Amino acid sequence: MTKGEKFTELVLEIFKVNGMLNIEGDQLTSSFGLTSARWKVLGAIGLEQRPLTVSDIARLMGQSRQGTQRLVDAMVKDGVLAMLDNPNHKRAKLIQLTIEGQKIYEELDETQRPWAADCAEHLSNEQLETALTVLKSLAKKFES
Amino acid sequence: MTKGEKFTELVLEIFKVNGMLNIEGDQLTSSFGLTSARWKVLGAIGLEQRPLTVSDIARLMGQSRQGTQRLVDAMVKDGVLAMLDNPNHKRAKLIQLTIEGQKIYEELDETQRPWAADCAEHLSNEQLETALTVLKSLAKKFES
DNA sequence: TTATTTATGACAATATGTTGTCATTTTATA
DNA sequence: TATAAAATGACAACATATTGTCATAAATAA
Repeated sequence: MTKGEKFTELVLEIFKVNGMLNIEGDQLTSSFGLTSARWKVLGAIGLEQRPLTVSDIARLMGQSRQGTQRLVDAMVKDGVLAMLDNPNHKRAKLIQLTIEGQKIYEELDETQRPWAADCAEHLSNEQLETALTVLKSLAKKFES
Repeated sequence: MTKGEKFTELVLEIFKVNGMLNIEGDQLTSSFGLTSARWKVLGAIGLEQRPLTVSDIARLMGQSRQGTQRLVDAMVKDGVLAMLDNPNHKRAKLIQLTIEGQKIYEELDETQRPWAADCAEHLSNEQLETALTVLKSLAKKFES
């Protein structure tokens, strides 16, 4: 089997696991009134520890600006995110977590940690590292 | 960094690369009037080399039966797939490639092969193998 | 400074994908 | 065989995601 064929198999597996991870994420977050997609937005802001514009969040998530905008708008409406005036840009508001958003973010972190540990249990550090390297290499290749 | 944290990073990268691969697939297939999602359906049937039910295809793709049904219906309408009566089931038709579908499948295979080889170029066989192992292990963990 | 290019939000169209539900068919079980 | 359980297609509702377009704001270049 050539490397190209192996790669093709990897691609199909990425598609499959992506779907499964979204379902897992939906289950982990449902009791907080969130979804997998919205959790990612929360995580992007939470990780950066500072208010971000919608475009910033989209870039961090590797998704379209427009799709991210819709998620952010919905989350603002739901009260987990808030918009701040941006001194550097008249239209591009800064998005931050509300108190409730912060609380959910922290509680979800507590939920996610043991889940991730369980998922990683039967994988070695080297395996995880290699898989990550491969995916990052692909992301870099496709990002232009 | 714990294995769990490493795993979390891997998950985020899977999300990102999944989106990028869909965009790549859309570009590779657009001149054939297809999309990434429909190409996967074509590939599932093409690989099995025999007519499949919609449920079969959904299982192979690791996606919902209903979503797959919609793709198949659209592709039948577009003339790349055809439905056959199934001697084993009154309602579950067998889906097969039409002549045109077969032609597109083969031409796409020619397009995809050098693309995959190029993607895999800077990755070793061991890296690909390990990444595949990790993802398959996750798929297995989540599939129940 | 002025003109051009780029970035951004807003809105819409379309494709993709999951979940839920129902009726029907098939399969498994008692 | 008769009943219960599971599988399947059909249809709908909803969430997610990309692409396209437009007007405006910001950054860059001339």
